[in-house]
Amino acid sequence: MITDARVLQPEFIPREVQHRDAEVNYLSSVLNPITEGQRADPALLHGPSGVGKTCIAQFLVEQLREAVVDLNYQYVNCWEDHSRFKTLYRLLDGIGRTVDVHRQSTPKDVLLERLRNADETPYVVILDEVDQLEDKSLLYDLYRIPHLTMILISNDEEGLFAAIDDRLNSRLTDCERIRFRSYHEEELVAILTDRVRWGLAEDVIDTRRLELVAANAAGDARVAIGILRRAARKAKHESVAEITADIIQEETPEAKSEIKQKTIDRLTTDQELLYNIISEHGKITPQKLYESYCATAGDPKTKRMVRNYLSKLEHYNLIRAEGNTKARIYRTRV
DNA sequence: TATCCACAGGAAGCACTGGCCG
DNA sequence: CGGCCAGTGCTTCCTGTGGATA
Repeated sequence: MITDARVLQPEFIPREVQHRDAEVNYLSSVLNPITEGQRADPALLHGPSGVGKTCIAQFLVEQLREAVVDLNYQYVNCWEDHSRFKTLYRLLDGIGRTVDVHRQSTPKDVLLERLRNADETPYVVILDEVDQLEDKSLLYDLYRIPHLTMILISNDEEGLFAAIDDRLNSRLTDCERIRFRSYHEEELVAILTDRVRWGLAEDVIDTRRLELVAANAAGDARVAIGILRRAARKAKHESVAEITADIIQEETPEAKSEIKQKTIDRLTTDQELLYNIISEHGKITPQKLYESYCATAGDPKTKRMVRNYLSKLEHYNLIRAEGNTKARIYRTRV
């Protein structure tokens, strides 16, 4: 049934990046100066999740690395490295310059200096989930490093630019913004067809069923691939010769919650607790939520900190916050 | 309409942690 | 070892906002 499990993993970068020709070509042309040893303008990829932003950025950087001999590259996920220090540290790590970075010998922004003075080798940097970066002025500082090219990735463009001050905003006007829309159903089918060809035995699933998978995924390729993977495993496990519509329907909610779970796994204990309270209630007022949180948490944090947690949850589409002031209600995302 | 107050989110500063150095 | 110091998570203090109430 499954001949190559790798192609069913969401991280797999397909040889042909399908149905993103316009975006691929555009980003490719933005990055083109690098092939001549020049820096490229920063690029901002934005759009909903599961539409290939990270995938395509990595795909194109890989291509660059094949074409350009002398090219440094680093991928940073700003959810994980959200402080200025950690992001800078990761960037130095990418060019092997962290060995002698010690706390005491690093007064303010020695890290940045070091990055600036590293060498002239072009350095391409992907900053994923850049909206999670606390100190956005780091982007301004990075922009001023001559040999460094930034590829920024964000779910929502508005939120990002609201957080960036004018100084940086004016710089980023020559930033190339590339919007990624959701996949159409036919596009998802085409993507799935490729994965099926590479990864599954023949006649396991027909186009009509793939259309069902695509419809259930609602434009999100990660969900589509997740459904396919789970369905294939299930069919294999039950020794059924093909993936039926029933299996697909059964595995759709499973695949969706699997992806949601991946986000939840990245939360801290307190954040997860808050998320669970909101899920249980469906919708809840800030007051009730905080009471309930204090009753359950071993070491409850202050309201202010809880608000920080909640905005993080909201940002990650796990919850929704309605209303701005007194009448605010938190509810789960459907 | 005026007043009240729950709430959001910025700013500053505090406490803790863990390397480093004399 | 003890003092020092940067990074980080957190609290404290604060201002502005808008729905609720008299």
